[in-house]
Amino acid sequence: MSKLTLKQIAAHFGVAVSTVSKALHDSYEISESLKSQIKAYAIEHNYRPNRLAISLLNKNTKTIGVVIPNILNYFFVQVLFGVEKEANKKGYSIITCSTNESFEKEEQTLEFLRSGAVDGLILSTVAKGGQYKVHQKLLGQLLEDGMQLVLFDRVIEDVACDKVVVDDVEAGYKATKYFLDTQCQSVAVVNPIPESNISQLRIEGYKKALAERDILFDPKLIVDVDKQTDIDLSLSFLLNYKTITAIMVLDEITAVQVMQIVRTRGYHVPNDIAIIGFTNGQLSKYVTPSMTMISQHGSYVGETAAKVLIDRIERKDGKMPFKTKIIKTSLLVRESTKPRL
Amino acid sequence: MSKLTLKQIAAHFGVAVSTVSKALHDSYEISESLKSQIKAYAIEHNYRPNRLAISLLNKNTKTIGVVIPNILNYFFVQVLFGVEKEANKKGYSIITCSTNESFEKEEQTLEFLRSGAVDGLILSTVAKGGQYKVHQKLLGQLLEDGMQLVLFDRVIEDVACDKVVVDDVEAGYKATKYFLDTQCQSVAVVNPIPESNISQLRIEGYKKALAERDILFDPKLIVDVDKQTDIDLSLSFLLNYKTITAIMVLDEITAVQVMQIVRTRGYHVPNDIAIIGFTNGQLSKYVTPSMTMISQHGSYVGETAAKVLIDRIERKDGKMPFKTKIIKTSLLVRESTKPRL
DNA sequence: CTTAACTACGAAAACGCTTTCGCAAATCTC
DNA sequence: GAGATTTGCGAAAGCGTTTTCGTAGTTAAG
Repeated sequence: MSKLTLKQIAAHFGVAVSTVSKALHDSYEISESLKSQIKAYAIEHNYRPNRLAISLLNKNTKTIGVVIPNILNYFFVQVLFGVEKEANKKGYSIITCSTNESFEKEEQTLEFLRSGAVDGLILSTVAKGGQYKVHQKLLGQLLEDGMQLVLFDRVIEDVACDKVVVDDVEAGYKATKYFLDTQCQSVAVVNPIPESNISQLRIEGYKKALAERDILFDPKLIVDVDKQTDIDLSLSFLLNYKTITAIMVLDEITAVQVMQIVRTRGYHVPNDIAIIGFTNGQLSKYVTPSMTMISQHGSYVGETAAKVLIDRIERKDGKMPFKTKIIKTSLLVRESTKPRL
Repeated sequence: MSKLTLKQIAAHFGVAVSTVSKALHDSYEISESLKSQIKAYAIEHNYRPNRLAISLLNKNTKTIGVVIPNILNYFFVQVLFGVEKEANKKGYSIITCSTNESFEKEEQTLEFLRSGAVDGLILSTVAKGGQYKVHQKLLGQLLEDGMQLVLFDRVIEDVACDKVVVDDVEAGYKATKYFLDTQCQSVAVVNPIPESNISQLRIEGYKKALAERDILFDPKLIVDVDKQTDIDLSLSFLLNYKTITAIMVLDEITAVQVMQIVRTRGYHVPNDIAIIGFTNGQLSKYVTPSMTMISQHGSYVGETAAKVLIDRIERKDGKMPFKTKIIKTSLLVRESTKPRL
């Protein structure tokens, strides 16, 4: 019926619990004959030690928590995939929590994970603006509790822990430079994640590329859109404002939507307007025309984060300094941009 | 540094551990003054009870395990989303494991989860053919241990537990009927998951729809493809074999690929060949032409599974009979099919 | 034959928590 | 003021393990 315990095995053989434990661990202290009997019994009745008890004893759970803002976002799923892969390789399992882009949910989740369920945490925060301070405190408490922490992608700078970030500045630079190299001089940006500091980094790269070519940065070419904003309308303003020959869109779905709108208005992609999207998911490859994307290598980000975390968990002694790993992006050139000559 | 425990608080006040525990639970046994002091101290030093200890004590972990074959498959991610949503509502957290379509990995995962880490399990198995028997035994052991189990989507019939399945027969029927109702009489099937019994159910529905119209079933119109098979080649055979006016494709990515290949060969979609895909993910909506899909409501499947599981966990006493919930699919009509008149 | 060394096992502590029970001291009852 | 009741807290058991230490009984050494 319910789970077999050492106690029950001990009772069956009329021996002490410790004897059973030792027998199952093949201890030299126990006679061969008793050992083999106990082992046989354990196998026959399918004994499994209770992990909770073991975890309580040696204060590790061999489990790591992964907290992501949105489980329906392909980038984060890729990260999850990478984390799982690496964690399993090292004998860890993962407990996944999606915060649904809600700060409150994230707070609750972190509170929950403080209670000893995991050895370490891999987190991409939804915090922004004033929420950073709240989080610095909360994460600080976690660290004080001895919890190991790795932030990734959407990180908070001032928290003293390891970090794995995507080289967003370079990504923005790379995309913009590609446009400039392919006769697209008038580059706009559509930003569906205006609150996140990530978008600021990408725009920084964008500015850098413009500056290199002595092109004046025009803030009007940056179009913020969020769930409330009508992309259609924002794009109208943009296209009427000036002749645009290229658009960099900071996520995948919005990129596809922008492309559809632009095409509906009679522009040819890429000849009239070239488009580069961010986050290489499943969409961009199969859309027509297929879309040139910045790939952030989510799976690799996940693997790296897991590696760093487990490394730190397993040698807590070594007070090694915190590191920030920067993962380079790749530009996957497809049909939504003109070819480089 | 490390986690604050009741013991430490007790030591600080020079009282017994039990006193502290009671104080924090606001027990009437403890004087108001001491209670408020202890509470204040706990809050100030950010005390959290250790969940492991509590779980060990009352033999539940408030955690459920979700085992899915592939975390990069949108359907399963939707299920995960649904499970998380429902589980969180009821105060449970989830531990996710992806088996990567590997039977060995699934066995390992189940072994792992047997060890008391979770109260219940939501599982979609990768087992097929002879592996069913192995699994019946393994799952049987889990059930004997008192683990609550809900199978979903890819279920094993003979296991005595709750199940949540998609009405795949009706889905196949519905899709096929739509074709027949819109002047597409020659319907082929492309099956990227030939080993799974799910595809057989869908094909059963397909046959049923044909039979209703007295159309003879032709096995040659069922094209199995797997990772090894070249879809391009298989499609050539099919298109040369007979004039095809409609194709039902049993997953999303393959559906999109089939559509691209068909269009490349000069067929117009939907006028020459109409296409319906399975599993409504992100792709189908944005592809050109947008694709008509069977939606399996993954999120709802997940919610239902979680509901059923938690229900059973929380009243173990009631030996209520096992149920199989059947989730209906929807046909989302888009541009890859002709309109129904 | 005495002492030392093994052999084979049991007892108990520990992990952190909850809960039951017991028991003083203080308060109340008549 | 004696007995009854209440108040406030501590001791201990228990959840399932592992591990350290102790100790019988047996064997080996001198």
